[in-house]
Amino acid sequence: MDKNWDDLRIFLALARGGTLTTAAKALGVSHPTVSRRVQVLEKQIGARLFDRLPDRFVPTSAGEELLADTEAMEKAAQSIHRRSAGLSDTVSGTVRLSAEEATAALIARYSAELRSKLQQIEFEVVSSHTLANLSRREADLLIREQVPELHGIVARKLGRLAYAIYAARSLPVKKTTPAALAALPWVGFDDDHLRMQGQSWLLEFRGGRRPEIRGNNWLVLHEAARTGAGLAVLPCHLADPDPMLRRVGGVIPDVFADQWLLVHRDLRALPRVRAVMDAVIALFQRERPLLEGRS
Amino acid sequence: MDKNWDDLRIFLALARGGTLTTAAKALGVSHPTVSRRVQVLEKQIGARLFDRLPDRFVPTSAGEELLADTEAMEKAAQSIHRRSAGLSDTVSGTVRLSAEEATAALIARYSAELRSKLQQIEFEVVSSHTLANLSRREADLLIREQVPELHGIVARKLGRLAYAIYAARSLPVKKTTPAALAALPWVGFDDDHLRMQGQSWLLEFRGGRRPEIRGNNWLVLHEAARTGAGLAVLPCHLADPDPMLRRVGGVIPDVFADQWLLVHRDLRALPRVRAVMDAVIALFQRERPLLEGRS
DNA sequence: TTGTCCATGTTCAGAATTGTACAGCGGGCT
DNA sequence: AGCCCGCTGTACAATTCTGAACATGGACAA
Repeated sequence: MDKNWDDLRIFLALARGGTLTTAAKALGVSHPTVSRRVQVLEKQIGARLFDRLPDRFVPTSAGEELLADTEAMEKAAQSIHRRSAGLSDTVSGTVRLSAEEATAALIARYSAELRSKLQQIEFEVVSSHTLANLSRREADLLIREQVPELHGIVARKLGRLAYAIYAARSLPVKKTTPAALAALPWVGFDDDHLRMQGQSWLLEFRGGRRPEIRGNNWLVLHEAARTGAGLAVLPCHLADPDPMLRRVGGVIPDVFADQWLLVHRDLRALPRVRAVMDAVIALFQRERPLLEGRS
Repeated sequence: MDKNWDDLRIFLALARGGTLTTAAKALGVSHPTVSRRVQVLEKQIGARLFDRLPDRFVPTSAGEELLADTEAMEKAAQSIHRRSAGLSDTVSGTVRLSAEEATAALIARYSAELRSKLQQIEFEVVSSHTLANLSRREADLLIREQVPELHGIVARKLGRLAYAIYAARSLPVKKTTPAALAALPWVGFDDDHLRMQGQSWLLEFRGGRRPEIRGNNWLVLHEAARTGAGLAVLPCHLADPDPMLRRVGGVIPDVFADQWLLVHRDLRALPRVRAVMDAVIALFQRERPLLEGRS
C-alpha cells in the first residue's frame, strides 16, 4: 500500500483501545480525528474495518486480517524510535516549563514520576504569570489560563480546574448555610489579585467583605487555610489531597480555570520538548477527576 | 516511534530515488513536499538523514541505520495492500475518463499498457468538451485545459501540450520562409472552433486568410494533413509519432494547452478511481518529452 | 427516577500542509 | 559559448486536516 502509512497507526490504536476516545488519548489526537482517519482508511481500502457496537469498536474479519501486518509495521517503527534515540543527543537536555504556582505545585508533585518516563530529560518547573519568557525562550513550555494571540504560539487544552470551599479539619464549622459561612473568617487574595479564581465570587458571597487573611499566591492561601486560619476557595487538586483540609459543599460551578499548554511552533518538533508535552498532556488526562474535584 | 509513520515512507522514497524530483514522482506528490517532509522527519529524529551532494541526496550513516526497519514497514504495508485487494470489490469496476479527442486518442494509444497495470479495472475513454458529465457522474475523471471553479472538483496538473506545424511527407515544401508557408494550402478548424489551439495564431500567420480545408476536431485535421491536403498546426503528441508527417520548424512557443486531470473530491478516495488517476499521472510524466515536442 | 459521566457525531474556525509557479544554478550537448 | 534540461529552493494561494465546542444518547449509581 503506497498510500498514507499513518492511517494504519490510527487503525491499530482503535483496534486496541476499542473506543475513539481511548484511541485518541493513546495517539495524542482528538476523537473526531480518529473517527475521520479510520473512515478515510476504510474508504481507501474499500472494506469496513470495524463494527460499531453500542459501547465499542470491534474489528471486522477484514480488520482482523490487517492487524498482523500493521503490528509488524509498529514493531519496525518502534525499532526506528529506539535507533533514533541513539542517533540524537536532542532527546536529552533540559526543558523549562513555566506554570502558575498551584499548577506548578501539581506538576512538581508528579515530577518524580514524570522523570521516570522522561529519562534523559531534565525539566525545570518555575512559577510565573507572564508570557514574556516564552518569547524570550526563558521557558520552553507554559501552562496558562488563556491562549495569547501571539505569532508562532500554538496551544493545546489540558483541561479545566475546579474550585471549592475548604476548611481545616481543626476549624469547627457547625452551620453550613451561606449566611453562617459568610460570617466566618476567610483566607483570600489581596486587592492586587482580585482577578484570581474565586475572589470575585467570594466578595459577592460575603456581601463585599474582604477576606480577613490575605495573600498573593495559592500556596500561601493553602498554608493558611490548612492551619485553620479561615475558610478558603482553593483549587480542588491542591486541597482535596490534603488530609488536614475538608471540603465544605460541592464544587463551585461558577469558579473554574482552563489550563492551556503553550509552546512555540518551532520548538514543538524537538524530541525533548515533544516528550515533555506528551507527558504533561497524559498527566492532565489521567488526573482529570482530581483536577475537576471528582476524586 | 509513535509519530507520523508516513514520513518514513517519504524518507524511503528519497533514499531510493536520490533526488527530490524522482522521489516526488514515485510518491505522487510535489518535490517541495518531499523536501519539507524529510526536513520534519530529521527534526523529529534529531539527526540528519541525508547528505546533499551537488547532484543527489545520499543517506548519512544515521539514515542508513533506519533503512532496514523502514523497508520492513514497507513490506508490511505492501502485504496490507495485497490483502486489501482481496477484501474489497471496489478495486475492480469501471472508471470513465473523458478527454478532448486528441488527448483521448493519446490515452487510447496507451490503453493496452494501462490495462496491464490496472488489471481488474475497465475504463472507458470518451471524447467530450463539456463539464456536465463530471457533475452528473457521466464520467469519473476529466482531462481538461482549464480548472473549473466548481464546488467539489479537485484538479491535478498533468502537463502542457506543445504544438508545431506539420506537413505530409508527400507534400513538397521547398521554402520554409513564413511567406512561402503562408501561401501554401492549410488544414484548420472551422469558424465555430477558432478558440482551438493554434487557430488564432494561424489566422495571424496568414494575414487573416482562413484554412482551405476546415474541420471540427483534431482527428479530422490530422487525417487531412497526413494525406497531404495541406499544412496544419497539430499537437506534437499526435503528429510526431506519425511516420507520414514531418515537422516544419520548431515548437510554436505561443501555442500550447495545459492538461488538468479533474475529479470529484468524493470519488478520489475510491481505489479504482485512485488507481486510474495514478496511472494517467504516471503516463503524462513518462511521456512528457513527446507531449512537449521534444522526442 | 434523576443526575452524572462517558462516548460518539457534527460543525466551524484556525492551523497545517500541499501544489503551482517561478527563479536560479549546474551540467551536458551542440 | 550558448542553449536547454533537470534539479532545488522559495513564496504564496488553495486545500486539507485538526481540535474545540456542543449536542445527544446510553449506562450506571444514588
